[in-house]
Amino acid sequence: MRILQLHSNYIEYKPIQKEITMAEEAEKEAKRLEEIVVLFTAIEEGDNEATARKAIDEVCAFLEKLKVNRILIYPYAHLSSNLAKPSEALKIVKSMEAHAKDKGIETYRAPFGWNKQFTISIKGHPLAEQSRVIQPTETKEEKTEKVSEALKAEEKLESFWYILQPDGKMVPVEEFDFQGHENLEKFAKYEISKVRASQQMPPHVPLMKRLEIADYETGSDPGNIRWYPKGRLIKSLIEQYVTAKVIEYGAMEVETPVMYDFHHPSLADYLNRFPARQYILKSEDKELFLRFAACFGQFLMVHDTQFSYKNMPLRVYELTRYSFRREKSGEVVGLRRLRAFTMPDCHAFCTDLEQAKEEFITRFKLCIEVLEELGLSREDYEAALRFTKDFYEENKNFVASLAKIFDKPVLAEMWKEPFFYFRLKWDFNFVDNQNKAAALSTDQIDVENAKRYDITYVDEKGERKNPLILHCSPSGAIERCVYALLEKAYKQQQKGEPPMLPVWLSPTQVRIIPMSDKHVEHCEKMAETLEKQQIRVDIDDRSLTLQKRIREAEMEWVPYIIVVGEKEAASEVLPVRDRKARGIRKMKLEELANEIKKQTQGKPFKPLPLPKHISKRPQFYG
RNA sequence: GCCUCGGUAGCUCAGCCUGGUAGAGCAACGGCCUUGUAAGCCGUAGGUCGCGGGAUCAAAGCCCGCCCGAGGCUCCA
Repeated sequence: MRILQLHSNYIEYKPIQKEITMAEEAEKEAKRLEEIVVLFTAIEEGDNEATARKAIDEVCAFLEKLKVNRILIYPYAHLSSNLAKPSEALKIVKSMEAHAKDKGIETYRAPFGWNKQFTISIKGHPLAEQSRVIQPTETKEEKTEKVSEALKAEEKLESFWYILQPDGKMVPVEEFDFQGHENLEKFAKYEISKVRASQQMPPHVPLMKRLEIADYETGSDPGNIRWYPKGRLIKSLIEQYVTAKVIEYGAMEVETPVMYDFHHPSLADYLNRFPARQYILKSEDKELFLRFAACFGQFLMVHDTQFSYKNMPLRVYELTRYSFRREKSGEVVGLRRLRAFTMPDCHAFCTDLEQAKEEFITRFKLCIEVLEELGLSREDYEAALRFTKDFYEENKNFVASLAKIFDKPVLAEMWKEPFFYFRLKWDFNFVDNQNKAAALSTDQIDVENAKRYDITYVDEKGERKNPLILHCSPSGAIERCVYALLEKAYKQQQKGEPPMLPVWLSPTQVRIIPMSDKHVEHCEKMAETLEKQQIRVDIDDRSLTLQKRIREAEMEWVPYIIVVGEKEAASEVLPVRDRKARGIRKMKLEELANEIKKQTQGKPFKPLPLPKHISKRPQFYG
């Protein structure tokens, strides 16, 4: 946008005739305005709402200096050879006018699209005549500037697709017989041909709301989620569980900052190798970005760490709450893809490829175990192996051994060129009810970053060397685990099975329903017995009908429900409504406790995050 | 980011085409009922119709812009 700004004693103008068909309606009458700043304005290609505001803001600052509060916006095409389309230009001129009026400036506007006659008298002082050029919003420029090199590379990336069988055979994907491997077929199609069959909303979204697990937070940015008490409990338990597993495997847990200097030399370089869009933050003169993984913090830490081959593999772990990736708005969805998420991130620094491979296998098995105990078995997800052609040629047996451990055919993606900082990567992918795939666990062999971050270890001969770095998320994003569990439950429901979460993740494990007020006290005693054994129990003491309370417990996916009346008060044997077994089983309270303990063994425990008596609970949703 | 559809009570949605005093069910609250394994009955309260602008005597409804969500496209280390 170009503006010729003139502080005038007066201007007189008169519309003569329309110049273009879409000119505004106007009276062919002369108009005179006095003591005014006239803005001869040309709207250029690329100008927008924001440009209009910026222009007025600049003018406004100037008006304050001149102690004038009256302007005339006068469309004047002759200032530019790069004009915007008239329709666009008129819109922008109008929004300038609106914005100026908002700011309390007495604003006039000459009609757009007319041939006009004018006479003007300009004041003589030094600031009376000025010319302005307002660039279309800088955000747009930044965007184009800061798309990382890796994102650009990815656009050119060419992949070759195979199915790697457990026996080590690589079959081009189009020749593979997918019978009995329908999920893998869906996954392969998703990855390769980008088929999108779905018409519906992802089932986990209504579920996460109805079960009071999580919800959108419109007060934040898309993909930043709010977690209700039940959801927070589930998420927290998974976080604790994964962390415990990684520590058991031998990693050292650390904590690092969530934001980093955009212009730090190592980081800037890494950003360019990592295809993610960042949240950028300005603070005084510094430009910061929010981390999208724990890599930076851990690398910067290990850079300053003294270690030798004797300490290796050196394993460092952090649960990032949060990692941020500014995914494109159209792809942020439910808990599947977020802009802020919690990701366990574990790096292993290895001396050489042999050690790296061994470590890789250990972690591969660890990841299968983690998902399994989380409630996702190998039938629930598919594996992909991705590597460069060179790496595969040199390490065929090793690559095949991974498929053998997985014991199911695996999708293989091969690149001729090393586009990324890794040479080998695998990921486990959950295929959901829309036939969309989402990566959970992943691990990769990084051959570049040790050098970039100047990370060295001392070898047997006392020489400094760069290690190989393995990057692993043993479960993938925790939110995504919840998504996978909900989608899996929905699948079960479609098959006619009762949908539910694993018992150790169920917010309420046992619900006790008193027949009437008389039985509440007895229920409380029962609840105490169970609580002492670290079982989450609540009591539905509301004065609703029994049937209604059972219905609600079932809709909450409570695994065990006990109704307590006269008979139960008198007997040790209780009728326990077992969700999974879909029926009432007679057992003693102790037997039930033992059964639950068995199912939750080795898993973290947290107490009920809500009032024990349901009559005291608020309703977060619905 | 682009295209399409949507946003009305805490929730799920009707009303919008064809402008004229804002509706239902569920939930909440009050009361009755004190229950035998998936929805008991009566009543009360609850709404800037996503936000902003425009045309109109008059807008939830028509027009424009924006925000949010979903589906598709694209993309996913």
